[in-house]
Amino acid sequence: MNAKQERLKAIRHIIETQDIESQEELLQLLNEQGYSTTQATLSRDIRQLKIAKIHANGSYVYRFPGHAVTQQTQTQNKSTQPYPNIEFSGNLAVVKTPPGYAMGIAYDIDTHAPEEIVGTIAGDDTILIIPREGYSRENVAKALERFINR
Amino acid sequence: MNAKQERLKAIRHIIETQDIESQEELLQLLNEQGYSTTQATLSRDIRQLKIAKIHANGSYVYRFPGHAVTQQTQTQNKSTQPYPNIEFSGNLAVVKTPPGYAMGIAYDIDTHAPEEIVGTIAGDDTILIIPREGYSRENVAKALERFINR
DNA sequence: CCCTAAAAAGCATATTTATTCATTTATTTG
DNA sequence: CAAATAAATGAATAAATATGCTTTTTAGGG
Repeated sequence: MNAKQERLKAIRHIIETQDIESQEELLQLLNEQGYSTTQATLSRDIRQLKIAKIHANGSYVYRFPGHAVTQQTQTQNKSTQPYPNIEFSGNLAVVKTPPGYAMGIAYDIDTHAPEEIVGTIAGDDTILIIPREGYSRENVAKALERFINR
Repeated sequence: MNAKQERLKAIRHIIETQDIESQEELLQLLNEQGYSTTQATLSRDIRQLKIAKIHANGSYVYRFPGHAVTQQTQTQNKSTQPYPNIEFSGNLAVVKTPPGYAMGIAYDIDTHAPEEIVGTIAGDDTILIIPREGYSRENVAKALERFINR
């Protein structure tokens, strides 16, 4: 196994086992393990390994992005959000309204009961929408459109 | 909605819909949309939103890390329920309060609108919290901490 | 309203990371 | 094996990002 491969392996191992905050820090650890290299090379290695510097409670940590990130990259255009008042989370949708309006609008939605909606729960300025199974976010957003644009 | 929240929303949208390679690039897009700010502020926004710069076929792209990354981070220090008033179920969180307090506390959460929360709905002694996608339970619990410890 | 404390933002700059260019080392091929 | 070519690396530096400090803005309480 050549030098580079060994180093990459060492890097992978370090990244997986501890919290590295900078390339300098990684460099030092590698030096202690007998790998002699420079920050420039680490920058290239990290790019090659597709290691990302992510944010964790205030500070920074190098991590291998999990599947999800890659997936997200592929699906990126699906999450476009054309209805600014509606936001989805899991199987639910949340509609924000001006204060005091939520109950009224939710009542409208309930009484007109679009096929896409199982039910709603309203607070003061927030409506929780429970979509019917089998409808996409897009479907639900479309169904809600006429109630929330006014 | 205040300026910062609007900007964060715009950033979120941009990050989700296109490939941003640097904060300068993002800055320019925001300027074109009428947001006037600086790179320094973007750096802080990006940290707050926990957006990561990841590697994609040779170049760099800003992305929301998916669940996997965050989960990995948080699994390490998964201790016995540190927030006794919050309980999670699926993608939802439920906060129990003393009787009559739920609306008030929910109002506080809504008005301070932590990035991690899409919205809340309160009864008398129970608040339903709808977390924003991409945030771990730990993230959400941390964000709620200051509202429920009192 | 006005005052105060906290949050947000800007500017300047430190820090970190990526890249260019020159050089060395490894690999292939005739 | 020697020459040719590609891959890897380092040093220096450019580019990108984060942060300390200060000012401005905002929100909340009287």
